[in-house]
Amino acid sequence: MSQTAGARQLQRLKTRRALLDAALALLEEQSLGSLGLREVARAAGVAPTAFYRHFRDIEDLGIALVDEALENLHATVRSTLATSGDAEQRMSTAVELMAALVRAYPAHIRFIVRERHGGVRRVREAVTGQLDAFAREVAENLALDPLGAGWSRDDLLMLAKLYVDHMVMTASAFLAAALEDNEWDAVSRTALRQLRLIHAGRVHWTPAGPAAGA
Amino acid sequence: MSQTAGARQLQRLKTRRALLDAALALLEEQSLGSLGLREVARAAGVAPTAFYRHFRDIEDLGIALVDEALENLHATVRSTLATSGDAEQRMSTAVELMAALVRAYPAHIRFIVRERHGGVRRVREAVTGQLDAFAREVAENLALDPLGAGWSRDDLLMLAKLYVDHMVMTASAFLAAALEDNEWDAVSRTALRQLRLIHAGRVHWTPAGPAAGA
DNA sequence: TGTACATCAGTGAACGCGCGTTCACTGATGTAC
DNA sequence: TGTACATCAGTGAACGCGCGTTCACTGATGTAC
Repeated sequence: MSQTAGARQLQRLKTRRALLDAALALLEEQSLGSLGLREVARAAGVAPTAFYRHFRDIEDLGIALVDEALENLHATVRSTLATSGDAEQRMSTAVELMAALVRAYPAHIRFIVRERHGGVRRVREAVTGQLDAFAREVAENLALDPLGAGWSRDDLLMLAKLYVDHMVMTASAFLAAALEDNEWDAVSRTALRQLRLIHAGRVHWTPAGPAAGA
Repeated sequence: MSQTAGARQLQRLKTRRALLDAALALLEEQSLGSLGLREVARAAGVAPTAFYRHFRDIEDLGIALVDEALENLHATVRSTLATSGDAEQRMSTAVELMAALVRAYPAHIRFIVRERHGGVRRVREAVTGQLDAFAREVAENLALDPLGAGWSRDDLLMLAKLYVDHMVMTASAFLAAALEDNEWDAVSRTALRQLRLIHAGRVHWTPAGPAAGA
């Protein structure tokens, strides 16, 4: 069992990558549910039957794409949470990191945004499951902040979900923005002001109602 | 040119409705892009060729569904905006109206949430265009509120978009909630507290930055 | 009211096509000695 | 280093199937007189 490359292993990975990249390109203008196995193989430059050496079916390839895409997204979430500085700086950095992510991996991000509510159950559940995990991670982080003192677990999670949804909506807005710097900047500014408004709400939040947890 | 029913016209409308309803049922577990014309006709109980008497193709049927679904959604938005009372009452009513809408038309709402980011361009653009119009309508309403005094057009639209996105995410959460009252109530409470937090931010908003409009 | 003709929503057969999947295969890479 | 055998990623032919679309049709409904 060699850990090193090996020409066969190398070729195998190359074909796998070609299939994933071909799928990502095709998914720019359609959803996973309407993607065809032969279509992907053709775009990747391999025989249809080669597909089966790597994935059971299109749904299986979709799961692989979710894993890839959410690895990237998770790295951005972690960077955002790890940012130091005052609130204004951290919010500004958050929007910049998201913009950079969308510029670096537009196809992956589009895939996540689309399949989050898409028609392929297993893939949809994989996406929403990961986003829920992100929300819990954000909630834990909010609990450590002085601003989070006195907040119930439920309220922290409520706020975290708002942040995660806002992140996804911002990613979608960046994708929709034409490549012109004008539109792109407008999306950045709107996202940042929305974060500021949510932050203002957080600062002035009164944990009024009874905690809903058990 | 008779305005009254007529047996022929009546039968025609009945078949059209059967096609739309069959499509909505099938779209519970797939997206528009993977929906087949024969599949819809079969589920509606008519010959495949009958489809062409009503729609050019599946995309055309999709546009018709967008019109139907957004008519319902628009009615809910208008009711919400027209609600009187203090902020707390209005937010509570907003969540209740959305819950009622999802209960009344789950398939239409699922269709909108899914195809908002879906793979069929014309349908996606029809949905996002209508949601943008809702945001402008909400922004105009916010401008009339005393709380909106001194806000720039851009800031009002920024807040309105936050409300519209939150509305769609809440609708999606209601759809995902099992039919048990427990989960359904949890969604209601989270949505309401998120609205409260946004409202708190709105009350304490300082129109700091320079207006971005022309 | 009755008759003769026009309209048109829905039918059913037929078409060519691309799909997903199977199978036996090829030939380069890897391994044992 | 050289040889003989094993592995396995990718191939290409073949299959049955459901698809979207066309066409000439049927027969109930509508209209003119």
